[in-house]
Amino acid sequence: MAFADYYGRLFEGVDEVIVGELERVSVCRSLEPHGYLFDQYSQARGVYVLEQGVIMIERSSAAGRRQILGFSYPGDFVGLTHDGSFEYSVRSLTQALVREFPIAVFRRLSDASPQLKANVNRIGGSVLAHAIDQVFALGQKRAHERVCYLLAEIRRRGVGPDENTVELAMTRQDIADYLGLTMETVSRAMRRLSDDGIIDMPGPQTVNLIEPAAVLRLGSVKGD
Amino acid sequence: MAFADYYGRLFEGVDEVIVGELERVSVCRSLEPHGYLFDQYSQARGVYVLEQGVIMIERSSAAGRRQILGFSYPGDFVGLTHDGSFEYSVRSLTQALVREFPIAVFRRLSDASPQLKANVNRIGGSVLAHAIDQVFALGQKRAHERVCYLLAEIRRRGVGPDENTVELAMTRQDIADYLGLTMETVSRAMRRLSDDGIIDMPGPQTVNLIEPAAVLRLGSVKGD
DNA sequence: CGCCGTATTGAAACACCTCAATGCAGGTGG
DNA sequence: CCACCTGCATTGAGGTGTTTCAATACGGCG
Repeated sequence: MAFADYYGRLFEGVDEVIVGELERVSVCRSLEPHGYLFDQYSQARGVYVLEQGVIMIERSSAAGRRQILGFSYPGDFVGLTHDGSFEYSVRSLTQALVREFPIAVFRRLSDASPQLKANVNRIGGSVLAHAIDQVFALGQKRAHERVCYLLAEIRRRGVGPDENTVELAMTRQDIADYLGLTMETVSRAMRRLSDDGIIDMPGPQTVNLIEPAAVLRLGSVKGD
Repeated sequence: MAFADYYGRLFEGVDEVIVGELERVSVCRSLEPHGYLFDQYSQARGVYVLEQGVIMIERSSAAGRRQILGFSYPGDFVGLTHDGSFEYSVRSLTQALVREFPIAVFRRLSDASPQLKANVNRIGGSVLAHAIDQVFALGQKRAHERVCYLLAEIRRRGVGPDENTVELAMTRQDIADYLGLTMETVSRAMRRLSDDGIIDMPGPQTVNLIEPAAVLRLGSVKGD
């Protein structure tokens, strides 16, 4: 069943009746590049699963500074919120398609399905794990190491033709706002990695990992 | 009932029978200053509630770099883990007392008590919110702003004799490892805030917020 | 008193940022 | 089809904030 396949992480092991009902009440929304799925001041209307495209989760401050919290790829669940209001915005990098599940129905069904609730919690746990990784990267790593952290992360997501080719859907500015740098520093850091023979860049959006082990080592945010 | 009072955030609204059983199987552990409650390579044996003292959550890398992820005060729940193994260590700053709940019993009872499970999820949500705040602070803020972020955070916790007096249980090095700075930079940033008349430091561990509004503004990691 | 860990302060080095110029590719209009 | 514009990426030069290394001060405790 294509639907459940697609939303495997969210619907894994969930009763088909529940999944069917969610499918029925869901709507598909299309997003233009740079369009908002929702913003950080709004109340949660639904939860979402990304079907196509790449989106980013970001938080902006009154001072106009922007921190990107993560990038999401097809199959990812977004819109996790605890108090019902988002503390971040979600915008699309590319043309994108998302499936929206009304929050009330989703809550009701996840109360009815322990498995669905467990899946949501599992996803919440991985979101937290990711945030902690990012804290470590921003707190302890130099520019070129942070770039490797991002490259390793995207590689792990398995987008791109093979496991050592990374396609960057985002601009240098987006990368900079994710890693707490400026886009010039990101550009120079990538140049440096390229000069060192660790990566190769046939174009600005494509990175070949020549020495994947070095990328993983430089980007590592774990204890071992 | 003192027990439930103390663990209000975790046991709020939870059936007394459940709370009683948890109390019965719990053990109290004492921690020396700088002692480990558990480390990032261990399997989760239990979940914990801090009774006395101040502890820190930290992650260390193979390269010997340390990132502090947060500080916890009495009443805080720690040991949240998702896959059963910790990705961080918890150490005590001061002499401390924690109550340990064996993980198996805790899991069984939280399966039995939707309210307890909801409380754990709520705490998990606030942990995530905190991590996101820290990402923003590390990615977008200068040294003196990051210090204000920490001061505002501790102030909000309400430790200290009055709301504008902040007692720092941690050393400058701990603060530095929390904010992604060096201890010298922390020291200079605090000096600058003091020179600007925003704070006053009668001693290294005590900070009076002369202009709390300025501290909050400089340390703000939210959109408004 | 003298030791030791912590905190502060200073000077110099360095990483990153800022500002500015150039290059490059895609899209539009002449 | 080419000229031109526009947005993004790169590169350079100079400035700034943070780090590094080193010296000094402070405070608790033997």
